[in-house]
Amino acid sequence: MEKPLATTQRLPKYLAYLKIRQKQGIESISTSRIAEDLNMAAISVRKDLARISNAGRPKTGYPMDALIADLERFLGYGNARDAFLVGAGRLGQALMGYAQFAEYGLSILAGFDIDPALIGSEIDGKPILPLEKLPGLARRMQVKVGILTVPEDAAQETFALMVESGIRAVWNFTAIPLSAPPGVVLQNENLAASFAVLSKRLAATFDEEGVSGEVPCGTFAPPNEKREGGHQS
Amino acid sequence: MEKPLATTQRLPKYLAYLKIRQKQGIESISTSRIAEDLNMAAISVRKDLARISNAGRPKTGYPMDALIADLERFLGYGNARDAFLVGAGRLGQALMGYAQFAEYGLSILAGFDIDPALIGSEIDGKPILPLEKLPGLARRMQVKVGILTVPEDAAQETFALMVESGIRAVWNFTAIPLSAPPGVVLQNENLAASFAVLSKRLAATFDEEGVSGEVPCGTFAPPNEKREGGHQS
DNA sequence: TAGATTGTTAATCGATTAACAATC
DNA sequence: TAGATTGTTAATCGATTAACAATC
Repeated sequence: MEKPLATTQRLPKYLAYLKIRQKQGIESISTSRIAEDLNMAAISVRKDLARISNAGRPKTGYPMDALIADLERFLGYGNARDAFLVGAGRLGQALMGYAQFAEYGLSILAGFDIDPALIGSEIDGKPILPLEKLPGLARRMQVKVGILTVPEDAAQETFALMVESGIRAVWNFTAIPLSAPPGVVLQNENLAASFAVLSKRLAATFDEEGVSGEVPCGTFAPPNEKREGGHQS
Repeated sequence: MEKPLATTQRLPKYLAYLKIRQKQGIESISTSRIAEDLNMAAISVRKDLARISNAGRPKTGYPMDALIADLERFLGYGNARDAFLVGAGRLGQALMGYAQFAEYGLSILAGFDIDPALIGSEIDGKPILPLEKLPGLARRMQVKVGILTVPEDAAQETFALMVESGIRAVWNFTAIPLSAPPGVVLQNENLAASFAVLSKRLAATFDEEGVSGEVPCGTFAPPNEKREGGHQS
């Protein structure tokens, strides 16, 4: 009786879109309009929203404010989530300064690092602290969300430290596939892997168009035509 | 007859994992081992790999090198993809300096921006150039992949410029839901939205544990219990 | 009332899992 | 040969789409 995961992934999209519309002063909106603008199937939007809100009214659609409120409540915003970031390198600093997060109820309170050159500095008013202060502060401030942006070789042990410190949800930006102990929510955000998907999609587009011209034939990889027919007994 | 999208999203994970194993000197590996380490269903890994490689051998599993080669070929690596990045702010700079990409065959050749303070500087040896040079360079160098990391209000027009410049695949890091014209591959990477999913999963964990103690009750949002039972005629 | 739009139940579709035969 | 592991076909499961009744 758990809700479909796929839906949960679409909801933030609706929310981002609705906030833009709200700024434009629009006060109510129909699922068909959302679907059109977001380039999605109307029935899909209708079902998703029916699931998390009952503010919809025939003929007029959803009141903007109520829909946004329901969406945020369902997604667990409102009680803004405080997070600690570990690994204040370039990516870490970029995330600490990412204004967008505030709109979604995420607030990075501080960054942690072991580099003395970074410790003591601030990003957007948020301090970078020595890593050894993480356990104490996380417990004292009841911070449950952690963002992991350390170098690969430190990923595993840093993750362990975060879990020991009472952090219950980790957003992992390293390429290391960590596995979460029971009770800990882990989300891997492998940017390089995401790019791979894009790359694959672009290649597929060329294939469809028959622009296959020069095949991406590697150096040695054999033709490798799977089940190329032949005859079988 | 298109392959399942879900599979494509798992493949980069295997690749990342296998490369780590390869560095450790492991020369062959079984699907059950991969599944165990990655905490996935064994049958699922078996089917995914069967789809893209025929190097598997009963009893011994897959030779490491062949499997990695097949994986990379399928994902369209090898012919490394050159990309331009537009919007060299904090996030843009972090991506330009993200070493991980190289391992996956992505190379960001240059960044573009309109800020005179940024133009002329370098990140990891990659120049930041004035935006007006994008169209000419993209065409001349045949760059087909673009990364969009501009502020929200510039997203739409910058996207249009990239498409006009001949870019065929755009990795969109802005929260603006762009829609792609035919022939252009668009991948939205809304970091704030990704966080939302994590946040939701953490909340769900608390629910399961019955630690609901203090409900995440916002300021005003009404109870809004959908189909709370009642009786129906 | 008439019409548009929601909410829900049923049908389709696709992906995951299971079972098993093939084979090194 | 015996045993482990692959590759493939069939069964299950879940999500998406379609159809339609409810209702403002």
